[in-house]
Amino acid sequence: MTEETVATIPLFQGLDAAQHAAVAAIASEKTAVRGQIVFAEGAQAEGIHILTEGRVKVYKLSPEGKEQILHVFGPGEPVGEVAVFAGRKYPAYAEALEPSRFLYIPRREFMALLQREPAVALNMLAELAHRLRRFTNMVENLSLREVPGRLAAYLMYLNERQDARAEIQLDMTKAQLASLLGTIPETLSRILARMAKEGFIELGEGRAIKLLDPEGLQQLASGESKLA
Amino acid sequence: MTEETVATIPLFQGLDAAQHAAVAAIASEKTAVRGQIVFAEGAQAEGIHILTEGRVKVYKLSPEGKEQILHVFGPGEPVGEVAVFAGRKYPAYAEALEPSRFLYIPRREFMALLQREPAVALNMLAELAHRLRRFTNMVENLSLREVPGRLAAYLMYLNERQDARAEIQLDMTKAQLASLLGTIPETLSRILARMAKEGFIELGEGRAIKLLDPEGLQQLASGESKLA
DNA sequence: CGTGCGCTTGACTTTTTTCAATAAAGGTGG
DNA sequence: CCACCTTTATTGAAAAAAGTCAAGCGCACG
Repeated sequence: MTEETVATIPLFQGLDAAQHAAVAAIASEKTAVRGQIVFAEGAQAEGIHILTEGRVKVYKLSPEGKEQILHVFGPGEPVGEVAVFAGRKYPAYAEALEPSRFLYIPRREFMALLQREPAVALNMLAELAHRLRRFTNMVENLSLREVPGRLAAYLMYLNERQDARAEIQLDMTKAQLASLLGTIPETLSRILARMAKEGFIELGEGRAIKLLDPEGLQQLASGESKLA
Repeated sequence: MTEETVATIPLFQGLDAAQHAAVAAIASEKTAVRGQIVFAEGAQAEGIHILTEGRVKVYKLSPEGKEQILHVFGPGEPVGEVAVFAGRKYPAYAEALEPSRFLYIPRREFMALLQREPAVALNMLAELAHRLRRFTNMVENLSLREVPGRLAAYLMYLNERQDARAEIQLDMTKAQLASLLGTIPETLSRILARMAKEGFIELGEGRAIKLLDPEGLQQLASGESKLA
């Protein structure tokens, strides 16, 4: 694996070129086609995957087949490290949503790296802390907000990362969004329709959504008001 | 703070006596009475708390006042470290359920310690990974299981940690258990009654619950069967 | 000795899911 | 380039799950 690729990964920030090269030396490359399972829940974790290209969804499945997406990962993010640090088994499924590339580092080598390079360990701690924060929000959403509130919060979240324009593009299918929000496509569809009727949003072509009333959405998200 | 106390904390396993003494030197002691807020959501995190005695609940609050308990911490566990590693603000409330004692280490010193002692960093990574796993389960429970399934899973969990006897003691009020399971006391009460009527459990005095049919509960938890 | 908390139960409402039908969109192979 | 077939999305009607509101009991603690 090339040293330049390693240098672009947030986890390895704070290392110099020689250290990047050392990482490159223990890493191999892995690819996945669209739809491919990168790892399955319960499987033994032999190493860590760092996504360099593409997108990967990590999700749980219920016995009845309902899916809950835990997170959609993008380039630069490590996937499935939890299993490396605790328990050894993957806690969920990971599937490539697009053709993807990974940097793969065997468990042993990665642990040694962490021990040798405090900067990497600290970066990893920051990453896990971030993820914990996200899960905290997810639990809050699932338990304390109804679906309209969750959706409003998600739209506001998209609004702040895609820049200030009021037109948003969903980066996944509505079924996937439903799964991320802990509901089903039918319910999501109905609530989008209600939001549109109430003037909060306008549904555009395909995955476009125009936010007509960000303040109103914010109130929905924070529970200050409810959808009629 | 005494060195012996430090030595008992899982986070500091793998250090020798001198290193334990060094930790003790930068740590101070903090106490909280029952009901005291240890930190509030949104407050700035200046250091890390490690619980040495007592119990602390960490929870989110909805605008309407509904509470979702994220976790109940016991002795030896670090609390609120997420805020030290990312974001700087506490993501939730922490309240002492009993008179409690903490080891408190200021942010700066703790970060330096992590950098200097890879063993501590690795222990912390393991701790965060564990916590991530728990949250994964929590999200799964909230999204993919109904309340009877969540309750059954929780009872089975208690069954395996309190030893093999079939009589379980809840270590919290039923209202708190409801909050932990993402529901309300009324619903919990009804479902316990249904489980008793169906012969899965027997409700004893106070917080005692006898598990009459662990296999049946296991099936409820895994979605293989449903409560009548 | 009373006040309050913890817990339970009933009746009712709201939210979400389930099931079913349909329509539009998109990719693939002929 | 088009026909076909799968995926994606929407909508209605009915059912199920959980929450709200209200009332009541018993026990502990001040």
